[in-house]
Amino acid sequence: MHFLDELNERQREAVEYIHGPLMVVAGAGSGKTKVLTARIAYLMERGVDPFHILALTFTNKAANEMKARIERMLGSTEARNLYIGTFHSVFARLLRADAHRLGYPPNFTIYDTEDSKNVLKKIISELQLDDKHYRPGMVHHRISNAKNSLIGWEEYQQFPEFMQQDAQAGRPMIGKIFEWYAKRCFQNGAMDFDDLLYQMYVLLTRFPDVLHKYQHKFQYILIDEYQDTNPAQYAIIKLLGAVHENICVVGDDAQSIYSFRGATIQNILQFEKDYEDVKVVKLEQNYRSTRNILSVANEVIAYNKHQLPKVLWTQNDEGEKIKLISLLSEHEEARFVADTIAEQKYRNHYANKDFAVLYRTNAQSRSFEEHLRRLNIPYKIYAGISFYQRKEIKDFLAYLRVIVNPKDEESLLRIINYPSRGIGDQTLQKCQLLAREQGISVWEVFENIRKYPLRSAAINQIEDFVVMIKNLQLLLDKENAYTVAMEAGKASGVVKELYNDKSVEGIARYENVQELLNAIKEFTEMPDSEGELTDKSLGSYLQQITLLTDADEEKEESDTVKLMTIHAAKGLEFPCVFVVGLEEGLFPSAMSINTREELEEERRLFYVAITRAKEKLWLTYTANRYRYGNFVQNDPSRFISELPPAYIETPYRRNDAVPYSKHYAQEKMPVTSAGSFSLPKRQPAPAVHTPSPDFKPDDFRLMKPGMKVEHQKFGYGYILSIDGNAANPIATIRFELSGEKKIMLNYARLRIVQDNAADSQ
DNA sequence: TCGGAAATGTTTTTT
DNA sequence: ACATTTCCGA
Repeated sequence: MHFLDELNERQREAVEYIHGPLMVVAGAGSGKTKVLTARIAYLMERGVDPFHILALTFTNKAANEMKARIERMLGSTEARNLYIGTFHSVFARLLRADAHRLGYPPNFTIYDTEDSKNVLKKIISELQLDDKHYRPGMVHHRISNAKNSLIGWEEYQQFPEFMQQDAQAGRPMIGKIFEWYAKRCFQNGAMDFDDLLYQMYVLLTRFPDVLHKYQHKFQYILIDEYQDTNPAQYAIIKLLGAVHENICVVGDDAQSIYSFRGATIQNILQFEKDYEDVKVVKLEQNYRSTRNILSVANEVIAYNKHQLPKVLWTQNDEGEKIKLISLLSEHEEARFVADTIAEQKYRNHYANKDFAVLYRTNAQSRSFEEHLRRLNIPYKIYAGISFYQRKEIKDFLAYLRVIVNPKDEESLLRIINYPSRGIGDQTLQKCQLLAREQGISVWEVFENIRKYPLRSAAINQIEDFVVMIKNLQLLLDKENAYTVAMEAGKASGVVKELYNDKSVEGIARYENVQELLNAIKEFTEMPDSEGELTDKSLGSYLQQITLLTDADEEKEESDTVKLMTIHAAKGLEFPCVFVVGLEEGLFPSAMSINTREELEEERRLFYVAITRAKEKLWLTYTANRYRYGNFVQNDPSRFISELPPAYIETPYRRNDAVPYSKHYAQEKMPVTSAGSFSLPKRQPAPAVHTPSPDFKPDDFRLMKPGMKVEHQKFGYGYILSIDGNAANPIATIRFELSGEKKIMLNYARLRIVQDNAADSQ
């Protein structure tokens, strides 16, 4: 069957309209990827050379999947020649070709967020500013936002609005830090994530011939997830597409969830006004979810004010109602989720991989891990930390970065004393000072280290180091990335150092580095694309991997329950979904309830979470939760009151529903809230003891054996003894109502009733 | 210079 | 609760 025959009318319209600007408003589950791939395949079938097609996606994973799908559709390897990837990776590749025109080396290093923050931290201290007041993360965010709006440091200092804002916030030096940061990165031959966009824009605007080259190369431009693009990306697309105007953007304003990264929903809301004769196609038929799930999603998102008008509908079954579950603690929540998964697997023959647990913050994963492990349910966490961000990997990569670009001071200082060579902080401080005084790089100081008055032991070590790096650099031209990397591992002593560490973590680190080496080997053995030889050099490799994220590394899909943030779940779908932690302050996040815009984005996030579910959806929230290591009480999320009652049920937990947890038997109290749906109230504590009206917990450090205390649940009791260490004292308390209990004092909330402690004075 | 212990901050989301 | 940073003594 031809791929066009698999499309509905709207989808087909979006595929076949290939000339002029097109906006496809693709609701959740409306077959967006299908349309994008079919469109590209269609273009190629009509004779458009893949070398002339540029497709920009949000993740590398999406790009690779699309490429593979197109190959299958066309039954050819032509798709290999498409320019397809994330904004960042495509622009990195383009910048590499012309970096010299901006004064950067072709092998420029790409700094990830951690690298950037380290550079900023150093600059803040060099400027003798207080890093508590100028927090590197905060400064980075501000600089990042500026660059994503195409504001360089000069403009930043010129525009009074920025400087005034900073001055009002009591941070007048951010402009200065920005300047130093930009200059330092340039000296280091490094671009950060934002530079890949910003410098691309500079390149295109400053060099008309470069602009001309790409305007004619990219005759057809497609952009996925357009709702999450930022002003810099917008401006670049506008430039690149100016000649042919064959721009197709695909997105869903209801799923715009990346404004914290500088994305602006305005790009998609305004697209119709940006070009003349914009064709708009709306994909409103949902193929993913049950009617109940979709109804809830539609009603929730209707609370947002600014939207492109559309209504999702489906021919799917009504499905089950959405379950809303109230629980006492995050512990209970995790147990409920694990138990329910076990039950659903048993009753309805679901596989592990049919389930996803979605949460607002990565920190929430822990309790689910514990309970899934307890029931022997295999799971996989998709956490923020990517393989390439692990310390041992970054250390090793720093060697490779220095070989390729010795000006990269960040990487150089990272490895100069790893493995330990007796080159300490004092020496390195002096070297940096020397470099700054003479306006040269630290590497150049190292190259002539004998000229400077330093400890002779350190001088010898640095000299050896320089010789080693230079020898490795000689390999660059003759050998591929893998060979260079292997030699670097040997010569530096890093591999030996890791091999000698026989601790559990040490072995894991060694294995990780071996895995890295394998990945590099794989890279060098990848087939070339037809028209051009792919660059197999180490420099080319390094520029790719910094842009890889966790989601991109997924090998074949394993049969595991998936745990991830809602952001990470964007674009995915699962038969059964748990959206957990629906509590005020957590979801919506306390950070995002100050403006309507922020709150609407949180609501879109909720919408994204709901629409991941195909068949069954559970929403959970708890009354108590750990935060910062102490219990806090939470109100149910305001989003819960926005749920349409007709599609929701709030079941009791029945005894026969969860025979899988060995802990269940101990549980006597019903853990879910009762009966018909209404705005959920906080769980009443089990009615063992009614706390006194003026109950207020006292500082646990005041507690001594012999005192009479009150506990909110257990009632009155006497402290018999206190053991454990000072940081985590454990008291044995005899309660009048519930007998002896061991209580961890720094978590428990206890009120001192009577201070007749035996040994107090 | 280096290692371990104490103190401190951190949690919103990520290319 | 955790990780990271800072402090301190050898």
